[in-house]
Amino acid sequence: MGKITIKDVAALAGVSVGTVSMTLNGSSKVSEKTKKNVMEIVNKLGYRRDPYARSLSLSSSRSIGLLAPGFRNSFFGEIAEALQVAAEKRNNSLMFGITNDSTKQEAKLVDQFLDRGVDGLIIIPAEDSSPDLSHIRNLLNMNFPLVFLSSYYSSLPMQTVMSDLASGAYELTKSFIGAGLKNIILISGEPSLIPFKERIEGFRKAFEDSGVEYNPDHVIISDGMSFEGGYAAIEKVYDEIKPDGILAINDVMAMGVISRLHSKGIRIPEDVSVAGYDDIATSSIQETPLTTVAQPISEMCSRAVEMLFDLIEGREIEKTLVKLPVSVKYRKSSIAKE
Amino acid sequence: MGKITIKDVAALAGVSVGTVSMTLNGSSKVSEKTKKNVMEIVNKLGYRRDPYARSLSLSSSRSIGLLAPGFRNSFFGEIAEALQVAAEKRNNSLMFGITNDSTKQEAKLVDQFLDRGVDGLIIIPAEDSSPDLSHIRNLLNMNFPLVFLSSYYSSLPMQTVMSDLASGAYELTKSFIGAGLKNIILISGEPSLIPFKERIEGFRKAFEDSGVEYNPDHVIISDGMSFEGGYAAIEKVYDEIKPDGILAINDVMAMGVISRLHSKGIRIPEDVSVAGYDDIATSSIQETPLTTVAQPISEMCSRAVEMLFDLIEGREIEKTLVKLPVSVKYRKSSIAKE
DNA sequence: AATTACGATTGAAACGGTTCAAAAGGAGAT
DNA sequence: ATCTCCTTTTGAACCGTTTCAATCGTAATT
Repeated sequence: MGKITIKDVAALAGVSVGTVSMTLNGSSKVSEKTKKNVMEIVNKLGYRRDPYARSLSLSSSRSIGLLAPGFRNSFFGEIAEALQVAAEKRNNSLMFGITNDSTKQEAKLVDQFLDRGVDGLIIIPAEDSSPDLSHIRNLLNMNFPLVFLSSYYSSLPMQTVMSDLASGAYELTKSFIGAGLKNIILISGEPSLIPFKERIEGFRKAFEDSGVEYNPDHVIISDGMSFEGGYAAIEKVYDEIKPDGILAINDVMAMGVISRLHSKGIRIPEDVSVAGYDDIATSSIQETPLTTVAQPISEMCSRAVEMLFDLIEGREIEKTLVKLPVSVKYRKSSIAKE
Repeated sequence: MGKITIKDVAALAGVSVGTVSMTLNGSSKVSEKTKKNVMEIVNKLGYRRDPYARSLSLSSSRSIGLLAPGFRNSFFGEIAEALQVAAEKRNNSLMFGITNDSTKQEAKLVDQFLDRGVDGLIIIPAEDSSPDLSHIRNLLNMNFPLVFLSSYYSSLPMQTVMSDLASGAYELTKSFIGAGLKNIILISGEPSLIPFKERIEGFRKAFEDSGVEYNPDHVIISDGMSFEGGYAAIEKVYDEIKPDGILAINDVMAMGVISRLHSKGIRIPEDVSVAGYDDIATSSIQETPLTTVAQPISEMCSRAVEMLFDLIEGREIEKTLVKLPVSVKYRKSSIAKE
């Protein structure tokens, strides 16, 4: 037995395919009686409209794509969840791809997603120190609906929803200074990339505003933004600098820092205050709960989806860069409070 | 300027649309010269085939759906990554939906995904204590390609790839007993659900095989499988039972346990040995690295995708239940070793 | 009874590809 | 020059919807 099509339904219901289609789309021009009749047949046959034929007619797949560095860091997992919720409100589905922080892989996925017919794309930029962005330029040229989330590529026009990374770093640093810490370091990544640049800037400004001398050597550039990166950074600089305050660029990295300090027998926060960034789910539930900066994930995601649909549906967007406020969470890993 | 279609390409190249189509599909019946000519025009125009039209013709979207409880627990994030890799090898994309451990939500997403035309579905069953599974029955009736991952619904025929949960719990428990621990508890969920049932069974059997009396009251049924669940379970039973060994059903929960013990001033592992399950990324990098059971995520995922494509492409599948071996990771949160 | 008005229904074009039987073209043999 | 045989190419049918101008039916109006 072949596939059940709208024709079968129409034949059995004794109406035209147009009528069936309109019924299914809830058009008001079909009489109630006919609707009821048609729906009965639809249910009896277990008919479902063919999504491909539909998409072809409507030229929309009602699905959008998400490109993220990966989901091992649950920060991105939380973003994925929030995006899915926002997409579902608009009856859209989400496809996802993992870039592993490589713009090359990102380009490949963009291509794949275009071939799948997604209506728009949300991209969390890869933290790639030598990015090749031709694929993004392409998308912009063809005016493809695209919004960056959480960061953007500094060399390209942005349609971005992110949080105010600098201000989080600023407030955190100020509280560390205010708590009397004298030797604070920031473990960061390649300063040409926005997320690092912003945080470094917040860090610097906190010193400036506090009237304390800023030592650029206290910004440690680590290459991996992972646990291992944090671990290795401590390995490299601890004995030399003997910091009493350590700000890691994200929570996973901070966990690496804590783990290494712990194994060196250094007490947290008595000897060293540590803070992370992102407030991932596990940060608050660690043995030593982590002082960190919470990003407003769910609002970021709903704004991003909103902006994306503005683009998809051809509306003007008012602001191309939306920066939402963050909030610092003071926990036991630091003596700083506010 | 309208959309560029295959007709435009054909016209400019001076050939028929059939030829262009065959060229793009790499058919061997088109002469090299023509191919070259056509490709030139394609590139010049920046033509891309319309995915909707293609899907309609081919009746395949080259995309599959993943239904998972959520991505806050990075165990599922790691699964998503691994699945994406496996899907990409077959040039497929992945859509995802989040069930929040509710079969009702799962049903809704199944419906949505069918409407999107996914070719098949990978479902990580929701840990829902009163599941409504009619949507799954539907899928099975219509013979829709479907495989369960990580667990299955006990009341339904399974096409499942999972790990041998019981054996992990068994080995872990045995090592706890072997280390001389006398008062071991297991914090689990609703025993009617497969993942809990299996682990409880492994737990029980370890006592049996060790000739130590098994106390069913030492299986604590917690309602949330989250951090809070672990935290609350300790709150509830610690003072009464005073366990010296605690097995949590997953790592996140174990972190909740550790956090609560820590705040009570109880030392790990000196006073209490703790173990989790899953070996999520953060488990090894905690302040006190967690003894846990690693599931072979990447193999599970590639097997699941393999099985799914067997179903999609109409091949017979040999085994409906694949159980892969796990490996216990002994770390500092327990005195147990092997 | 004829006309009008309007809501309900029809039917065919359009969406943009793929596929394949049939036609065309070209080379080699007679 | 004609015939065969093979390789290329063509063109139309098809995939299953949506949409909308045109038509139909019915009831109200004159």
